[in-house]
Amino acid sequence: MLLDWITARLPLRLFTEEQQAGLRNLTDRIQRYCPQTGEVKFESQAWDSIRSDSHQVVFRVGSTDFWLQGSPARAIGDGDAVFSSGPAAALDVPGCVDRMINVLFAGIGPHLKPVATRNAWIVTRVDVTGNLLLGSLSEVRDALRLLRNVEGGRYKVSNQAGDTVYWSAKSRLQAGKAYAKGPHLSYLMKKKDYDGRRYSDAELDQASRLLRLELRLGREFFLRAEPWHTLTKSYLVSLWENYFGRMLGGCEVKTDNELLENCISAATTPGQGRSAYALWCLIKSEGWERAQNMTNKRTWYHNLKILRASGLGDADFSAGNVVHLRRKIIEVTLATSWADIKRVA
DNA sequence: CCGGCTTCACGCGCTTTGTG
DNA sequence: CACAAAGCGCGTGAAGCCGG
Repeated sequence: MLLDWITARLPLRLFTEEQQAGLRNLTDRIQRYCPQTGEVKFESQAWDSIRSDSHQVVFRVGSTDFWLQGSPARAIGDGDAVFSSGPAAALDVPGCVDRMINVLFAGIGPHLKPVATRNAWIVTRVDVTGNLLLGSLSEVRDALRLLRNVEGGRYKVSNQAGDTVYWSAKSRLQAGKAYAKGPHLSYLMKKKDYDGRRYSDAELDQASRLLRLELRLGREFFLRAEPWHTLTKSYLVSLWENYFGRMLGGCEVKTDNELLENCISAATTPGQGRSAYALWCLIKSEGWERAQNMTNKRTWYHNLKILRASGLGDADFSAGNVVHLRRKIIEVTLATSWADIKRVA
């Protein structure tokens, strides 16, 4: 598990006058790029954001606070955002904040670094992320397909970089997200302006078996919780497990002994009905994606049509997956490093 | 010959990529 | 930036293949 994102702010009054002026200077320079150069500058509520030289930590100067945010993983070690290392991998929030502050002010000017202690910063968002290692990309996709149908999932599916499932995306308290890490990495690396760590082909291949589960703790969470710098690793882990445990639980196996007969009567001939039922068994044992991959395309659709005509709906297909995936998920421990993957492989 | 499976060609809706 | 072209997964009908 690792910390994937942190947002923190520090009241501007904790900077010296000179530092405040310097920071505002930075935003002024950026404002020139704005076509509407009216007289309203940083007085307005709109914040200017500037990317630090490193592109690892981003900051902005608001009217009352200085904000910083970014992925601690990318500011630590070799920038590995899959597993990370150091404080990000240790779920050490204060350590990550320290690190991000150092990286940021090294980039924009050490003289701008506030003298205020680290704990004076106010953390408003932390992403806790786990990597679940499954058998293959197909299984990862199946897991996503399943999670999408989980009870209470007010989900929205995005197709931008492989499938992503969101829960309560707009919540200020906590929200969840699941996606396949492999396609996401390839997508990132293909982008022209990608300047992060380069992942090897072997790593990309291994990452394709990872199901990424992200828990975002938002502003509201930190208002209610203990002071952010006292959050322990075990507490963060338990939050994550509670949140996603609920998702991974609540699935129910459904068996239908009459299905075979339904298939036979739904098909034009008994033989087709039987083979449609055989396909259902295959889906149950191998999962949707694998079953599809190992079946001829036309046969697949043909038998699927019979299965649907026999009363099976999409939810049932997902339920068919459940048996398989739940077993897998329990079997498989969290992967915490590249070495973990190799060991299992 | 029959029944089931496979091959082929294509339409649709959507996203990505290329180009002026 | 707009628009076209290409790619991709889903899904279908029709015709051919092949073992019993």
